[in-house]
Formats: sequence, structure tokens, C-alpha cells
Amino acid sequence: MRLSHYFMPTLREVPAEADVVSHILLLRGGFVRQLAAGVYSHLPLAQRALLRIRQIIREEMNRIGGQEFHLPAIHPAEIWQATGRWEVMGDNMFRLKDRWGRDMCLGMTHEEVFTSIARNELRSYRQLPQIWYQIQTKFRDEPRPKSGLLRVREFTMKDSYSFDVDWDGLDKSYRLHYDAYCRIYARCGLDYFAVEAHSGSMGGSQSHEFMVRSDAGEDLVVRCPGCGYAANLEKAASRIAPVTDTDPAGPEPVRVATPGQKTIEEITQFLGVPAQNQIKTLVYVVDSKPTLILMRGDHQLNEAKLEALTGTALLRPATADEIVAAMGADAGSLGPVGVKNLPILADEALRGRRNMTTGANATDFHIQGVTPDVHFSAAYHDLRTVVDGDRCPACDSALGVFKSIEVGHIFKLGTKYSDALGASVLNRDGQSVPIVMGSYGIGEERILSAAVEQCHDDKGIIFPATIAPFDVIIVPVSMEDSRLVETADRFYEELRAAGLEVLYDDRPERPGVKFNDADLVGIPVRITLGTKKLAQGLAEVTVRREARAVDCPVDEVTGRVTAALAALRAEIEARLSDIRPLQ
RNA sequence: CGGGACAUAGCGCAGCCUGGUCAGCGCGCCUGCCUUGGGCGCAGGAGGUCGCAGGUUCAAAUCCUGCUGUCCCGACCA
Repeated sequence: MRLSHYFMPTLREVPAEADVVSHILLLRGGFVRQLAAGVYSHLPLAQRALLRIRQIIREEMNRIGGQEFHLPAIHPAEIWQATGRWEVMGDNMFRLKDRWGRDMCLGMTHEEVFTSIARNELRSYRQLPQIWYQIQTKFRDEPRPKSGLLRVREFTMKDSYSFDVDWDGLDKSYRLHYDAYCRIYARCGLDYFAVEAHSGSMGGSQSHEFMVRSDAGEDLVVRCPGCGYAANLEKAASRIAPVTDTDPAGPEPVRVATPGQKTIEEITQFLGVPAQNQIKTLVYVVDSKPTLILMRGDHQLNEAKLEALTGTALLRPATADEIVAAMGADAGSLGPVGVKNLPILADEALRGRRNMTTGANATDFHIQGVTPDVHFSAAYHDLRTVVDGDRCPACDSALGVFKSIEVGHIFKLGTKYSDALGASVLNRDGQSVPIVMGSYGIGEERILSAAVEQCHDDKGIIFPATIAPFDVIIVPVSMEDSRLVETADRFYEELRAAGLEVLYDDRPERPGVKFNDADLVGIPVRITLGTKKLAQGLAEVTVRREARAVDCPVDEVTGRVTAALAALRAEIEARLSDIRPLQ
């Protein structure tokens, strides 16, 4: 492309609405423009990068036997009502009516549609397994779109679905996807990792998220530097140092007045009891029933774990009034002793402890000398939120906690959707069995954004060679010098003939403008043509990442550029050999 | 949904408190000259219903009310 007539509206200044680096650079580089909150137009540069990402995804999906479909974005309400998700999705679903008043929606995901095809068409285990996928626009009316393309209301997803006759088959399809996803991210040049994930409202038994470390991300993940254990904070487990307790002063807890002392910190100060010797008592409303949650004083409840344990997303902290009604005391003086009519869930960290301090269920009183399983009984579960520095459950190394961008998510769905929609096949024994399903998603724009987050410097984007919108940019420092222009023209023809995507900056701009734009949009290789060097028969080749110009005889430029790109690609491809299959 | 902020030319902003030569600046854009290795210089020029709708006033970008949009924090998030 000749840049003089290419639509690449770069901006010198940072638009006010952007504050994460990928958003800033994609706006400044002329990749995207915003149409509404969480709704973006992809301009030609973004479209080129996204098409390259898409091609990688297609190749890897086809490699595992995936068959590409294209499903409707507009769905009738019925299939969503059949799985219960017409209600579950709530305000996140874009809804509309057709001219006859029939309820429709814009597709947020396509379990329902693919499963309905499977229901209508698949009859026999002999037809399985199947892996079906599509690359299509998804619509989700996010409560708070943010961070440029990272959380949006309309985006492009590769979603695939596996259909197997049994769970062993699903395990295999899941592993195929896990491997394909690793290859996709590696080939896109991302430094990614997979984490064990919480399945959320998708249901299902096992789930992994694919993450790219970035402070612009919204997910907190836990990772072990020692053994590679990695999990979403919502699911992560850890070991903690044991606590040695002293014996209580007497067999029964002692009640003490604690006027105005509510928080763990206040009690620590007032009674001189360390937080780890206190029991934090929370009241949650779980499926509209009050439930007592007990944590060690210095630990935080992990709501996702509570959700997974109770099997419902319908949970929330009780209100102040609900707490008084259930416990007879204000929050700040709550405890488990004497509680008979509420379920009590305790974190594992309280098991075996003695001589703890907690609320007395009388406002402004606490009790000391409380021993779990003696003075109250509870069901123990892992409910604690891992914190940075906790020990790895597998190898005891110190765990790190950091933010990441979720670039993909895979789920073992099981039979949730096939049961709901009646998708079944006859097995080998002639019995009708529900199809066992998996569902697998990748957000294309998130890959683009994550790549920009991960690959940039103070001048702009440094695209991985495999997903860059162009391979090489030719920059003659002047369009007035006919020798420069002739040589640039010649490079343009030769490089295109060599199969490269070439951007030719033939604008009558000053060199600084051209260099800055080339750096900003992140094209991996630049050829610079200047008068003095050309008089010696030389041009310069600069790899964007290295920012160091190398002189090159004019006749060797095409070969040099081709070799530089091949080296960049080879470096990325080499990472494929690091992929470890899912255990 | 709770909290906070913003909305003036394509982009970034000032002006608003204290109403009246306040429609202004920088960048970008157009024309000409000049310059040509990291966003050059000079001269001239185009471009804005000051988010929308009401209200107060002789007079509103400026004060008041309502609405809409956008961003940030939190909640939420297959």
C-alpha cells in the first residue's frame, strides 16, 4: 500500500478518553475509533492485524479437526428460555422484538444454537466426535465497558463446541483445544499461560483460562515460579504457615466488653489479640438463606469459592438489618458460639485451632477462649483468598499474585446444554444418551490488545511479526529526490513480489514524521532510504524491536528484509516446542 | 446499580467562580514559499448551533433545572 492514499489516521496527542496503553496506542496509531461506549470500528490497520490473528486461529482449529460454521447473531428467545439463560443473562443480553412482537436477542455466545443443530442432526455415536466452530460477532451489554478493546459490548469471538458420546471423549476434545489454544497464543507472539479457572455460570466440571500478564487486565491470577502451578485467584489454593495456639484459660469461653470495637484491627488493639487468633464472622445470604461464614481474622473470603461450594451465584453479604434479625447483634460483634439455626461454613485455616477470639453475638461484647469443634461446629472448606507470598500447594514456593488479561477460556460443559435442549445420540448399546459437550472461546480483539500491551515501547507498538498489519515499511526521507523515489519504487515491487505485505511511505512529509508514524504503528521492519547512503549504494534496514539501523547494499535489501522477517517468525515458532500438554 | 469527573473546531485544552469585544490557544487541515535523517520555519486561510432541551436575565459557553453521552473507582462480568 502506498501510504499517501492509505487510511491511517495517526494522532500526535493522546485522546482524553484513553488511559490504558493498548487503547492509547490503537487510537493514536489509527487502528480503531470509538462509536459508542464499548463499541469500536476497526480501521484498515486493525482489520489487517485481526485477519492475521484470525488466520492463525483458523489454521489451528482446522488442525484439530474443527469445522468452520457461521451462525446467526440474532436468536429467537425460545432456545435461550429452554436452557434458562434468557433469565440468567439478565441485563447483559441485548434484547429486541421483531415486527410481530416476538422476543429475540443478539447472541452473547452460541451454546444454544450449536446444541440445537446437534439435537436436530446428530443421531448416532458413530457421528461423534465433532468439533464445530465459528468466528463471529458477540454482543454483551456490559455494565461497564472499559480499557479500549479489552472490555467491550460488541466483539469478535472464535467459539467452538465439542460433541462427544462420553466423558472420555470430552477429555480428549478438551485436550485438543488446550493444545490448539497454546499454539494460537504462541504463534501470535504472546507471552501467555494457562490457569485453572472457575466455571462460573457456564456450568461444567473443568475450566482453564488463557492469560497474558498485564496491569491492564481485570483478572487476578496466582502463579508459582517453582512448579508452574497457576490458577485464577477465584480458584487458587495455597498453604499457609501453621499457627501454634496456647490453651484457653478455662473450659468455657470468657465474655469481655468491647465497647465500640468492631473491626478485626480494633479488637487486635483493644484486646491485644493478633488477627490470626481471631475468628472473622460474616453473614451471607445464600439462595435467600442467611449463612454464617467463618474466616481467620487476617484472611479474606473468596466469594467465587463460596459460589462454587454452594452451587449458586445467588449470594451476597447480608444487610445490616438482616444481620441483626439473624444474629441479634450488629456486625462487629458476631460469632459462631451458640448459633443453632444457621448453616456454618468455616475456612480450613480454622480447623484444629484453639483459644480464639470472636464476637459474642451481643453488640459490644466479644468472647475469648473459643475452640472450634468444642464450642461450635462447622463444615470446613477452602474459602480463603490467596495472597501474594502464600506457599504453593504443590511445591511450597512463594506464590505471586498479579493482574492478567483473559484471552481465552475453555470449559468442560458436560450435558448441561444437551440435557436442556434434548440433544442425544444412540450409544453403542442402542441407548439414548445426552451428548457430552465442551465450549471454547477466544476473543480476537483481546489478542490484539494484549499483544499491544505486551509489545510496545515509549514510541509505540512493536508488533510480533506474525500478526503485524504490514511486514515492512519503506521510508524514503524525501519524495523530491528522484533517485530515492526510484529505489523506493523498486523495493516496493520487489518486496511485494517476494510475498510480503509492504507499506510504502510515499507521503511528502519530513523524515521525522515518517519515522514516528512507522514506530507508532509497529511495523516489524523498516527500510530507510537517504540521499547520502544511497549515493554509496546503501539503504538501511531497521528491525523495530532493535531500533538499530543496519546498512545494506541496495541489491541485497529484499533478501535482508526477508531474512529478518523469517528470523522474527522463527523465534516465535520456536516457542511452540515449549508447549506442555494438559496433565 | 452505588460513588466521582468530564462534555467548547478533527485531536489536546483555556475561558465558566465574578453573565456583557470570549469564540480563543497549541497541534492537525488547506494555499504559497522554504526546508529535507526523528513530529522544521515563514506568510496567508478554512473550520465551532460552546452535548441537548427548558428556565433566569436587557444580555448566557458562563447562573439554575432536567436530559443525553463519555471516562474513572466499586459492584457485576459466558
